[in-house]
Amino acid sequence: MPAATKTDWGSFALEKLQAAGFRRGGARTAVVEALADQDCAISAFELEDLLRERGGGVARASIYRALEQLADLGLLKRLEVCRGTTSYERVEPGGEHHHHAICADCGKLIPFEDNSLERAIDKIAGRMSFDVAEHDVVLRGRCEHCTR
Amino acid sequence: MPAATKTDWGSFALEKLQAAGFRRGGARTAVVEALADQDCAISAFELEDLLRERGGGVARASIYRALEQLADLGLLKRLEVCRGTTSYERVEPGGEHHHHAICADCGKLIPFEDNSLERAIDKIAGRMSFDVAEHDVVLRGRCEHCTR
DNA sequence: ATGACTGCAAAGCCTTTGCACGCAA
DNA sequence: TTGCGTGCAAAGGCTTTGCAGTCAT
Repeated sequence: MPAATKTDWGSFALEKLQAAGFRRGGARTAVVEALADQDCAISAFELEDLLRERGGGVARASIYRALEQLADLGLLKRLEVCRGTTSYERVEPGGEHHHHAICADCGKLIPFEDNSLERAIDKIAGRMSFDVAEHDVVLRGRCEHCTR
Repeated sequence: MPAATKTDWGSFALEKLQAAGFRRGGARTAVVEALADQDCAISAFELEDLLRERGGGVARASIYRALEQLADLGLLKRLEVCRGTTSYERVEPGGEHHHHAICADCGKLIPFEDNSLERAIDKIAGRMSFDVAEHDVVLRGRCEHCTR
């Protein structure tokens, strides 16, 4: 039931923001609500567009500030999709997560998950003298559509 | 014998550049030679510094141009280490490659390789309707030194 | 009332582009 | 000689910062 997960993230994020001492400003709340609706990573630019379409436009600076705060609290994860632009994706409270295949032609993001991949990474993390907090896996190539 | 591999990459790159119709300019050659000496990924900024120290300073634009050409020919791989800066790493002709753990505190890059990780990724690639050309795995956290 | 939040504009940072000169072929 | 390669400076694109007005608490 993905809808429930999304709602969960939104309220979870707002609670965590409040617990961290943030007030409930309109711009940040709008950013949280927009992010709660996304299925995959979104860039600051796309988010700005989305918020403008929704009516309550939010200043670019406020968007970046909110994204940074959310990322710092561990509520968002950064992901470089196109060269030079960062996209942001929800971090689910439960820890479930996916990785991405990115089409070099059209930029499409295709999410995937795989248990044996996670196990392999956990094993590596376990034997390294490095405190692994998170991991990214990105596949690059061409999507089904662009291959033809 | 890492030294041999490095030398190999340098001549391999120069040959491939020539085969692609590029002339043998001084700036690009200096970039290739500097990259041949690196043990891990390096940013354009670090490369500029390195080349300046070596005496034959190379213009920033020429560095970026060379890096782009090398990456387009598949001789370099791009890697985002710090937020907002791209680093470049040799792609070995033999296909052997490693991944990276990146310390969030000091930025240190720790390379690692793992067969079961590669196998897991190959299996995923095999069953996706996506033409996977390459993959990145990045572990983020704190290095041994910064944990203490 | 106080200080956080926001919007706007300006500044920053990395990277790319335009252009004229120099060098490889 | 031709036109690719290079350096310099300017422009670009994304992101961050400064500041003054506004709003949550």
